[in-house]
Amino acid sequence: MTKKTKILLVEDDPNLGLLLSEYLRAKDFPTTLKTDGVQGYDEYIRGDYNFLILDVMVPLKDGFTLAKEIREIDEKTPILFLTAKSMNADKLEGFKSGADDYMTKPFSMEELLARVNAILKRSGQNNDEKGPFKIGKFTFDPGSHSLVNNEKSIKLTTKENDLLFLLYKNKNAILDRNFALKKIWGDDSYFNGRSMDVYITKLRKHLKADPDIEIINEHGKGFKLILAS
Amino acid sequence: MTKKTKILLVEDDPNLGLLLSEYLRAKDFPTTLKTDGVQGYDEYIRGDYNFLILDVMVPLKDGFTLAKEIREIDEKTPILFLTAKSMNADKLEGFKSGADDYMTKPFSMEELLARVNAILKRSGQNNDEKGPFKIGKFTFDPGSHSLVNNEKSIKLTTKENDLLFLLYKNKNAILDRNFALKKIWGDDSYFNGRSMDVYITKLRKHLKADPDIEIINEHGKGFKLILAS
DNA sequence: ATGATTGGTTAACATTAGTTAAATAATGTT
DNA sequence: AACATTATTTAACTAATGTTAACCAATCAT
Repeated sequence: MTKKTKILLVEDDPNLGLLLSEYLRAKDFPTTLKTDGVQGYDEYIRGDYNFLILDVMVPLKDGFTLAKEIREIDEKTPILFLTAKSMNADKLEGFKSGADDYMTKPFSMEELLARVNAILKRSGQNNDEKGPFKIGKFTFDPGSHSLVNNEKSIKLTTKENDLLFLLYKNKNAILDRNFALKKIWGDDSYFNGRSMDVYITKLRKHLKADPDIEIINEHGKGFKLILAS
Repeated sequence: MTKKTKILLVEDDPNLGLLLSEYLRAKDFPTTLKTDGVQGYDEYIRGDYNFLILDVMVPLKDGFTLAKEIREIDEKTPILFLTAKSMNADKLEGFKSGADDYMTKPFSMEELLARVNAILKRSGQNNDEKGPFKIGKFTFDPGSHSLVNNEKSIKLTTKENDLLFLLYKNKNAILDRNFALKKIWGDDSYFNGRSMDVYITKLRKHLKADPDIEIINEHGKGFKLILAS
C-alpha cells in the first residue's frame, strides 16, 4: 500500500484555499488548510506533512518567514510558494528561503498538481513502493524479477514480472484489461490481449503453490489478484 | 567530492542561446549549446550531461519529442523546458513528457539559475564521479580498468570497462540496449548488439564471485545491474 | 436455448539473448 | 617489419522469451 503524501496548505484567501484543498484531496493528497502563518507553523509542528504549499502574503507571519523557520529544523520537506506578486526580487527571496518551486497567481490547478508531482518525483522519499512484497507465501521483488517461496526461487520473465507487478498494485481490486495492455504492451490490440491471457495462465501456474492466492477474471473488465491476508 | 553539473542547452535563438550558455558557464556549470533537436539528441548521447534545458520550439525535432525520446532511455536526468508560449495545455504536456520544470519567456537568468539549483538540490547525487566504486564485494575503478576483490584483481578490457561503467551508472535501473550500443560502439547495428551480448557474458563471469550481484535482462529493452546493498 | 463474445490452455513459431569458439583486428615486443 | 599477445568481432549453436494459432470452455445478449 502506498503511503499518501500529506500536504499542508497555508492560504488566507478562503475561496482559493478551499478550492485548492478540495482539488488536492480529490487528487488523493490528504490536504490540511491553514489561513495564517502562525497557525501554519503550529500545524506543521503538530502534523506529519510531506509537502508544504505556502502563500507568501498571509497574516501574522508571512510565507518566507515561515519557510525559513521550517528550514531551520527541516531541510527536506518540499516547499512550493504561491504569490500574487510577480516581482523578480520576490521570487529569488522565495528560492533563498529554501523553496523548491514558485508559482505566480493566477495559475491553473492542473499546473499546480503537475509541479507538485514533478517535485515529489525527485524528493527521494518517493512513496512509490518498489518492493519486495509479500504475496501469500511468496516474496515478490519486481526489481530483480524474483518470486520466492520456501521451496524454490522462480525467475520471472519481463512480461510476467510487469504483469504481476500491476496485479499486485491493484491487489484485491480489478486490474482493467485495456489499462494493463496499454501499460505493458503499449496498445490494447486483439493479439496483445491474447498474449496477456497466456501470461495470466503462466502466473497462475507460478502462484499455484499457495492455494490462498487467486487471479480471477471479471468478464469483459479485467483481472483481480486475490490475497486473503 | 562532487563533479560539476554539465548542462546541455537546446535553444535556436542565437542571442538567447549564447547569453544563457555564457551565464551558466559563469555560474560554474559547464554548458553546451545546440540549436536544433536532432543535434541536441546526438549531443546528449555523445556527452555525459547532468541537466537538460530544452526550448520547446526548436527546428527538426521539438523539445517535447526530444524529451520523450530521452526519457525512454533515461529516467533521471532533470529536464527544464523553456517556451515562448504560455498556454496551459503546453505546460501540462511538458510535465507529461517527464519535465521537472517549465519556464515561460521572458524570464530572468537569475530565476533560471534558482530553478536549476532547486531541482539539483532534489535530484540526489550527481552520479558523475569517476570512481572507484563498490560493487558488492568488488571495488571497480573505471580509471584503471580494475575490478578487485579479496581473492584476485581482474584487469578489464576497454569494452568490459565501458560496459560495466554504464551498467554501474544505471545500477538497479535499466540500461537501454540501444543507448549502450550508441554510447560504447557508436551505433546500434545488429552485430554490435551481438558483441555486447558477448561482453555481458564476460562481465557475468567476472562478477560471479559475489552471488548478490546480478546482471538481468529485460527482454527487448536492455540490462540491469542489481546490487542488493 | 442459441449464437456471439470473451477467456483458458497448450503448442508451434519467431525473435531475442546466452554461450562458446574461431576469425580478425589491434597492440606490444623484439 | 615480423612475431607474439591481447582484444574484439563474427559465427554457429543453444536457450529463453514472447507472439500467434488452434481449440475448447465459460459467459453474455437476445
